[in-house]
Amino acid sequence: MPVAADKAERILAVVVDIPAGAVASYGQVADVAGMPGRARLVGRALRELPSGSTVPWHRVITASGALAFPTDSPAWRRQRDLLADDGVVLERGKVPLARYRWAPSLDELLWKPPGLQG
DNA sequence: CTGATGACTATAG
DNA sequence: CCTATAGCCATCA
Repeated sequence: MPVAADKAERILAVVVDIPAGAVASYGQVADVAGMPGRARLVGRALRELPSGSTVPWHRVITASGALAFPTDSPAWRRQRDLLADDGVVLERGKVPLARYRWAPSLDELLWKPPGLQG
């Protein structure tokens, strides 16, 4: 059984907002999606993405800046390549968060919830 | 209900 | 940098 549809929908909605050239941690995505503490749920939702998806899953990494896959594994290389396409380059195996960490604007944060009228 | 699992995270040594 | 520990919580057997 996959991640509940409504939760996956909110998680992916946040991931789609991450612009090229920026990265966000699983925990940060969970936070913005209104599910603090659900970092693992974010990983699960991304794992269930179909191969043809346009969701920029590669812009989501761990809090330390490392990719969530084993170093040099096929998945790890693919993510690194996709990041390179975005202009994000790894240094010593990790993404320099100081430079690429996503900083969503207040507007972006409020634009999300369709039901929660400020 | 109980126990295991995992694209996580924070803290300590 | 590394390992160990302890939280975390939806999902699954």
